Amino acid sequence: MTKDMALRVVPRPMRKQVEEGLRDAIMTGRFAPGQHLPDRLLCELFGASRSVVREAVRLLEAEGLVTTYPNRGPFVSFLSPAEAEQVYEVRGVLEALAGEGFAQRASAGERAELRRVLEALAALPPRGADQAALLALKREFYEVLMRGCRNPLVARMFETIINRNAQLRATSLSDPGRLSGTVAELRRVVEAIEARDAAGAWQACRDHVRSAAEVALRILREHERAARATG
Amino acid sequence: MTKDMALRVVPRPMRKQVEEGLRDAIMTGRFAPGQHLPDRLLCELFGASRSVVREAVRLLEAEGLVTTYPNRGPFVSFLSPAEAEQVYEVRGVLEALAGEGFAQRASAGERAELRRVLEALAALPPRGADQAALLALKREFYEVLMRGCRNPLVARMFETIINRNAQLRATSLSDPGRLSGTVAELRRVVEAIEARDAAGAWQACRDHVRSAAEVALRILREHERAARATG
DNA sequence: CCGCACGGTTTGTCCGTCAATCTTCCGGTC
DNA sequence: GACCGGAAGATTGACGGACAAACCGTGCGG
Repeated sequence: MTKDMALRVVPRPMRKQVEEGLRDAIMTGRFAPGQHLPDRLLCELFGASRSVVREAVRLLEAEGLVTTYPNRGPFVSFLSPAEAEQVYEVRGVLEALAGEGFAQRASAGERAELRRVLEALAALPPRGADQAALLALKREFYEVLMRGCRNPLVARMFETIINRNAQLRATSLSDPGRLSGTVAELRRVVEAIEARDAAGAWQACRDHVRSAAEVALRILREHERAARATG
Repeated sequence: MTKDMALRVVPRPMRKQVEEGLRDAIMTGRFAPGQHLPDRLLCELFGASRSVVREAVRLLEAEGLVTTYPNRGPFVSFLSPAEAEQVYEVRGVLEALAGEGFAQRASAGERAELRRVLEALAALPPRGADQAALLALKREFYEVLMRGCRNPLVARMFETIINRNAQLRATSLSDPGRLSGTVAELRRVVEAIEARDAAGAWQACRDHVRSAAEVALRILREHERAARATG
């Protein structure tokens, strides 16, 4: 039992803190895409030494959030519409795989939990819902789904994939009227799962990602056009 | 013009060399799963400083080839049968996605190239074929497939996934008589692609991975049982 | 207006240091 | 002889300085 205590007392090495801080800063947009991330800046920002910062950057690079150009250093990755489309394609199959696995392998308790989160989502006010609450619930939904599919590798890859388009997700969620569509799509997922219909769950998940992608890409392309017109 | 020379003479930073060397050493089995990788060892082995080695290890950690335990350092990841199964599940959907995309988007030249590699595979002697040649051809097949599917993200994720089970692949390829099955499965992939049948290519890819997984997992479980009985 | 040299900045790499922690082994105790 | 505990050695995690090479912006000169 002291072991548990100790694990909590020294929960995370400095490196992890920098990793998480940097990841968070990029995903929330505090560091804009294309922005240069010199060592010095990160050292001061996190109060860490260069070695630690560089190791953290290397990890984020492997996750795709950061791109390093030789002799120029690390930059926040820029997500072009084409790349965003690729992200959604991959996310679609990963999510479908998770849905399929969940339908086959999740426990009755986990199925009930998924239903509970879905109903919480459905209970949100149709428009102008609290963005933070909505995001938290969607996160929870996926958390349950990924836990119940009994495939930690899928869960891990899904997490890194979703980090890459966290910014896009925010914009697609902000689309008024999107919530009801989301809930309807996820309801189909949950119903297929409760019917233990693996193929149905697969299809429902893929359809959900497809329509999320459509909304996000439409908005992204509009922004792109606006930016080009202004610039 | 000297610039071009210089760019080729010093193409890659030391860090990349260590990354690749370490990745290669793990994938070819020169570093066995479960083996401890102390900094000092890697420093001597690659003639690099600790900072460089640690950055490289961090990247391999993100790829899943290395696992770091707190205060114990990096170890070569061990792939349990359950984890191997997960790897194959993910590989299946990634490969299927690539096959689907290839059928839809590859150029005529790329389709011809895929056919060419397939016929080279089919021309190998049915048994006792040169392992190295076989592996090279399979690599080339996937290289063409991933290039032609027009989704670099899938290509990248597929590469890291396949690195994780490189050892297993060697064992599954060594199975006598497996080659003819492999060729037959890949032929179905190529034929679906040439017919521009995206759904068929998807299914053919997934089937191929499924049977590769069956062979590999059967062998892996036998090894596992033998190891337990001996140990 | 173009090109070129210059200086500041940043990267890529190496090295030494140091506390905290883990492993091992040794010796004492029951 | 088995077991417990602590000292010794090794390793990690983290810090900071150092330095050559590469890059960038600036300003000078043609």
